[in-house]
Amino acid sequence: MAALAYNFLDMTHPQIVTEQSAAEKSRHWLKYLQQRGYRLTGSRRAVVDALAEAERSLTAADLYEIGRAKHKGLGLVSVYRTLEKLEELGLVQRVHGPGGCHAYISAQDGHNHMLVCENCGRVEMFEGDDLKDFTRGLEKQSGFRIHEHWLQFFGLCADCQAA
Amino acid sequence: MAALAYNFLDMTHPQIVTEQSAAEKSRHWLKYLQQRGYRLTGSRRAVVDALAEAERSLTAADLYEIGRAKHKGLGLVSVYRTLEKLEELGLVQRVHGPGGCHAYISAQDGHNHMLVCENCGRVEMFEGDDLKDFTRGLEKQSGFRIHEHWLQFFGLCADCQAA
DNA sequence: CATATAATGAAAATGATTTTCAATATCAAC
DNA sequence: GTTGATATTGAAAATCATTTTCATTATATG
Repeated sequence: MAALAYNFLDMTHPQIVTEQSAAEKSRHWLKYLQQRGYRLTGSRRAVVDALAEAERSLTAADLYEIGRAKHKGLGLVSVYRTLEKLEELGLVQRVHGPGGCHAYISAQDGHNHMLVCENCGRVEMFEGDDLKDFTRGLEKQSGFRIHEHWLQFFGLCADCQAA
Repeated sequence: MAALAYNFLDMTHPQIVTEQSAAEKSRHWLKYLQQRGYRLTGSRRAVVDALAEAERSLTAADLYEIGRAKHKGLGLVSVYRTLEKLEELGLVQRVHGPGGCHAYISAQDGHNHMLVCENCGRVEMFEGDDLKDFTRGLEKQSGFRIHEHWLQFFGLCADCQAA
């Protein structure tokens, strides 16, 4: 999962945002979990590591499989419980798409839009908040109070086009 | 469900798109189903009518309940089967959101973005395709071939803010 | 109106997720 | 270090949305 920055009105000068390494990410997440009063266990570490290392979005079943290689006794229930906590802390986010809504990916700081490969689950993240004015206009027209928005693009990544 | 039109770069002159009446919509959908070789039955009519009349997005369970008032013997299975066909014909679309991905709403012609009330499920549809250039730029940067995008806003409609 | 077959509802099956529960592991206090 | 309160565990059962199976019924066409 790479991360790019875009300017909504100017696509000519994109900025690549460098990301934490998987090891840094994992360490940070575990520390954060502990700070919140959660205990660090083998099961939790296995799931956190699997997610931090992931280059693509993963389902609970994917994480169960990958996590079991790291911690033999891992149960699927612990995968769900860890995902729940990581999501609550804003460290991972669910990836919704036409092909399903059961995958998770590590969240970038701030608000992110996603470009999702429908074949392999690879996710590119984009930062930006250029929809603010648009959102305000929409609120005025509709009478809604808007809390959140999703801007997502779906397609095939370069690798999956080639394959 | 109302429908508005917007211009991505100019939110000052929105255009309200008038929608079909529920009766027109239902008649049109049933005719379309029949043209495609599907038979018209009481169960099918009940589900189609319920969806055509809906002011908000509905789940299969909602449709089962509403449909049963119209056709006593309606089974939940027929709700799913009818949704499947309507979706295949592009007459209804699934509404995905932070609160779940199990609701359906009648689709407008063409490509639509949605503004969804997280409390009551009310959906406002917006037309527009001003993301074309943006999409092209994104493809160039990422190497992806983009097939589809979602632009969705979530919040509370005027009624639910008041309540 | 006969008839081929699409569509039906009920029940069972499936797949993802959650709950329950007794056993175990973590971490803070000693 | 040992202890002890309790957070966390995995397994099994429960739940929820959805799909499949199947014998029966209804539709539309000839």
